[in-house]
Amino acid sequence: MTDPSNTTAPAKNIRVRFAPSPTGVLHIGGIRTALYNYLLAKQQGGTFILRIEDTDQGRYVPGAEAYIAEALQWCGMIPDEGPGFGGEYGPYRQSERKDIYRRYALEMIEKGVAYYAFDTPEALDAQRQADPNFKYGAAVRMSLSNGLTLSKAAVDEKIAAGEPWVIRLKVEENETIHIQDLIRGEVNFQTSELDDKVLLKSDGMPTYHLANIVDDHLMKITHVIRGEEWLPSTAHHVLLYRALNWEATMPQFAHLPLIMKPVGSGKLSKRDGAKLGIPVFPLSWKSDRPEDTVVGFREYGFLPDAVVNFLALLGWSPGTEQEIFSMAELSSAFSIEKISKSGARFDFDKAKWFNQQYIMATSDETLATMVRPIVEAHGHHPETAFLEAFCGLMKERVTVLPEFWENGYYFFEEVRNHDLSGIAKKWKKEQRPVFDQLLKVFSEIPTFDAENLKAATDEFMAQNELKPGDVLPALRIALAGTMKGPAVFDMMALLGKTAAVARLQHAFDHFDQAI
RNA sequence: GGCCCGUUCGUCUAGGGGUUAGGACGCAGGAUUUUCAUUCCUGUAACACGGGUUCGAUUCCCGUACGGGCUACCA
Repeated sequence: MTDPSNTTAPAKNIRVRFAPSPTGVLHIGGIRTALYNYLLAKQQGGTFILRIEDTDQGRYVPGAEAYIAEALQWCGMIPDEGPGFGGEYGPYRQSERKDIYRRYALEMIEKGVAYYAFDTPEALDAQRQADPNFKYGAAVRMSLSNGLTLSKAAVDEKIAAGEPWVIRLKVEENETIHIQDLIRGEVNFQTSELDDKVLLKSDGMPTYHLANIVDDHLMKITHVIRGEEWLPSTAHHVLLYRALNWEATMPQFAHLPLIMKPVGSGKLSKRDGAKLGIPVFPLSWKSDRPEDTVVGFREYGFLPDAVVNFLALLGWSPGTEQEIFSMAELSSAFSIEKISKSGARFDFDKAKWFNQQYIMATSDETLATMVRPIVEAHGHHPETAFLEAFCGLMKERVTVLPEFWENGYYFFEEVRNHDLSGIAKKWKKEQRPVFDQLLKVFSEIPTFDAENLKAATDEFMAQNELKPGDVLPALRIALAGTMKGPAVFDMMALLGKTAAVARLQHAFDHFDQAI
């Protein structure tokens, strides 16, 4: 299972990175990308690195980086290196590495594989307006304002005068770039189709393309596992490795299929969660702007292991029929080759099924610690033993954590309203004395547990020629208000003699009135 | 528009030149259960289309269609 030849680069120490941009909340697709990186690293005894790609100061969102770190930790993916996680290859925030990128950009100018360009964004926009197919490349660069058309002296003069400039990659014509993608096989691009990408922006920050290549090289990244949206720019990245003479140690690429919207077409986006009332983010995020406020899987009541399990199988399959995997099992079964090529639609029903499976498999003790905050939020402070027993009775009947309360609140407070439809036909005034007798039987039971309760009730029913259907539904509605729920005698035992008998009595009075 | 990627049940997927095309979710029915849920059983439903290659193609190749991504001084 852990055969390294499985996933290439056998002898090397695997180093992978998850490199999100702190522009806001990170949705579940990002978490899956992180997961696949993490699984490969753990399987191979490698290193999982978190790198923050904050080179766009305009889109920086305070708190986003903390969100990312918290989300990874919640999912059980602790970076081995990263901002706040230590490591020998820092800093791990690109905004703190500006000088490094500038150095390499300048080096490329020296080598003649990159050049200064002075065209303003406005001028370029105008070009695109005029020609939607405009591309800053070999065909037009000799007619624009840049280091290729200006003399060295003119370039120096403009720079000295404080005129804004960028550095662009000089893409040669008529070459074919071959990429060996671990998931897709060989993918080819013609350089004639490629534009002269900006490497260093006029604000001194690198673009993604430059920063990503420089950092991956310096951080000794062996595998780049990222979303398919990066596939088209990979040709530029290969060119950059070449331009810097790093091609020999270039990482291997694996471009992941995208996660698609639950309904409609296109890739999953931020807005899809709010639109359908389902979480598509790991954690909740509060923003001043309501449209940026989102609910997370955690707050919706999912267990992290269930989310991880669900995500792992959304685009990857072990090739066996196993569905439930712990993180350790995932990392031993994982292989890049088994990642599928096509996009996977986000299926919330499946996510809920996984969560239900995980809740049922979790011990009552653990469940109690997770359910306690929910119950306390409603003003109740049950004893641990009670809460654990409650979780035991309810865990096969919930799919997300808040349902423990929603479906079982009546264990903590009085029934809010009784669903009389189930017993309306059965409840007859003349039967009331019979139920009062049963109540008396209950209150005389020495050990008020489910077993004794059942035995006593069976005996009572036999003596009075009653069938379970004559008695149990009324008890159930009286105790819980609903026909749904745990076994009647389990409910009574958990409630305890005093509470159970009192509740039955009051409910019977209510039945007499209401029916 | 151009470039790139993809296409097996409604969804997630296994498989792979000769299979009754397997599993899971969902849905439907049944068994168990005083109820609900769980559990178990059964059913439902798929190889996008057209050409090749081949004795044989869902599987390989080429087209077409459809879907997706990219096409910024965003990542």
